[in-house]
Amino acid sequence: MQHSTLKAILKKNGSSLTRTRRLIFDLLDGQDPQSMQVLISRAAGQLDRATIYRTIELFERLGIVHRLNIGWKYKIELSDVFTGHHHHLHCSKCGKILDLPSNPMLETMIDTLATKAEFAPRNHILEIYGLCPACKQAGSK
Amino acid sequence: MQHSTLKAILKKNGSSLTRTRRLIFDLLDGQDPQSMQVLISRAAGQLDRATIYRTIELFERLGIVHRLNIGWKYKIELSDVFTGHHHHLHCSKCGKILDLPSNPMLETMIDTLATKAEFAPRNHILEIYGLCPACKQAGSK
DNA sequence: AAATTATTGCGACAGATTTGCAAATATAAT
DNA sequence: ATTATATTTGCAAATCTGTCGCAATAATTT
Repeated sequence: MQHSTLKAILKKNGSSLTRTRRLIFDLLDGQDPQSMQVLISRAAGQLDRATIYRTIELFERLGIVHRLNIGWKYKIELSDVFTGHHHHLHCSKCGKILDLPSNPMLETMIDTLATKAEFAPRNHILEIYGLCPACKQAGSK
Repeated sequence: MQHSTLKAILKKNGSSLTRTRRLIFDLLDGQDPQSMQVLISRAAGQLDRATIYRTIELFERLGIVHRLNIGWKYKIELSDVFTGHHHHLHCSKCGKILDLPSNPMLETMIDTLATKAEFAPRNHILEIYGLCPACKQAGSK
């Protein structure tokens, strides 16, 4: 959907938008965060494992995607540039991951706190764990 | 330093404070978050790899430590019980990880936002990326 | 002290990620 | 468009991480 932005980021860093890269981008675009295994199997027959790892590494380095940690695994999602800044709500029961849109006041407070600690904040990740609406309901019977 | 607390937690769960467990606890106590590789090499000759994995898994299950995700790796740190609730400031330049003590107002705001989204928050992780005081200085010459 | 239970070490192993290198593809230069 | 140059990809092999079964040790209970 946003191939022009993608292409621009790549070009700015001396890389180009190849068939491979477009394909991997498309596997991520509009989807929930994806595990490597899923990416690898979705691209089976078209792309090699190593290529996928290398591409994700490149994408991460250029800020196109970032790794979302889940327990001691991780999944890949497009970065804020493509999705808008947001946080995640992880349901401890059903495992679903919901988006929590960013809130200006919260962002400000986080930056303020970091700045007070003499730190120069650039970005941050906030992951909240608990029960999603559905599981919360189910639990309170 | 807090071996009695450690022992109490273990005992409550039907486990005991063995030499092995004390050693691993001491490798974590008062240190920055540690990677498994570091723990393994620090304990080289004294403990087997598998034992360290098993012990960390036990510690995590009992809430003695937790995994701190960093990119697609993770590090281990003692849990809030031993360190107090806090967040992390990751320096993108030197890689150092600093603690940011928890702030009641921030915690409240996070919980409120999650609750407004119909979610039942239980706990959360906030990781802030940017430049640490030293690197910030160095950069602004 | 003997019996029972929990813990640890030692391979061996499965899966995940990385690497070197040659082939293929893309980009730049003529 | 064709050649030269640099980048990207696939393939196979190597490495790294984390896990497992099982026998040996250590701890706890009787």
